[in-house]
Amino acid sequence: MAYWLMKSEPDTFSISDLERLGQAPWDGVRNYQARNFMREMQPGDEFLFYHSSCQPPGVAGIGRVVSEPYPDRTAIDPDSPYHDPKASIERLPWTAVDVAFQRKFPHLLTLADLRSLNGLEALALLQRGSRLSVMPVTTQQWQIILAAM
DNA sequence: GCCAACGTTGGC
DNA sequence: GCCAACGTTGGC
Repeated sequence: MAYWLMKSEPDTFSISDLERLGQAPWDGVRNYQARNFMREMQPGDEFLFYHSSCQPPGVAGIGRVVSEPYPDRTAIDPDSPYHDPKASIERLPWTAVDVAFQRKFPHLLTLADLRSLNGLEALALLQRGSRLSVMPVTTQQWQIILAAM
């Protein structure tokens, strides 16, 4: 089983939305590096649900991958905000997974909190200029983060 | 294949 | 709203 971190803007889709729905597709990823990580995901993997572009940004809880990676059909939906004009039924370049709610943290573990922890220096999230929205988290990093809650 | 221009991300 | 950093596009 692997660990991940996935970013979402809470105005668009938050940990509370996932809690309410129980399960939802994680789609709309339009970055090749992030997509390639999604293609490595397997059912049972867990991820840190990170709220971005909000005040303050931070990890809001934990979700679980519950499907194999599959083609993201929002790419061929002209009404979707994630529509990709270069995608077609024959050629679906993007990947989604289904995710389930696991738990919400009692309080947000903020980006500032994460920066203050030792042992997370290699986490892509904390790299200067990093914009990656899906990234792997090592077992060690995972344990450090959960221990800080 | 290079690289300038442009668009996006996301913290602040 | 600003802007640094990065990814993508497209002319050459």
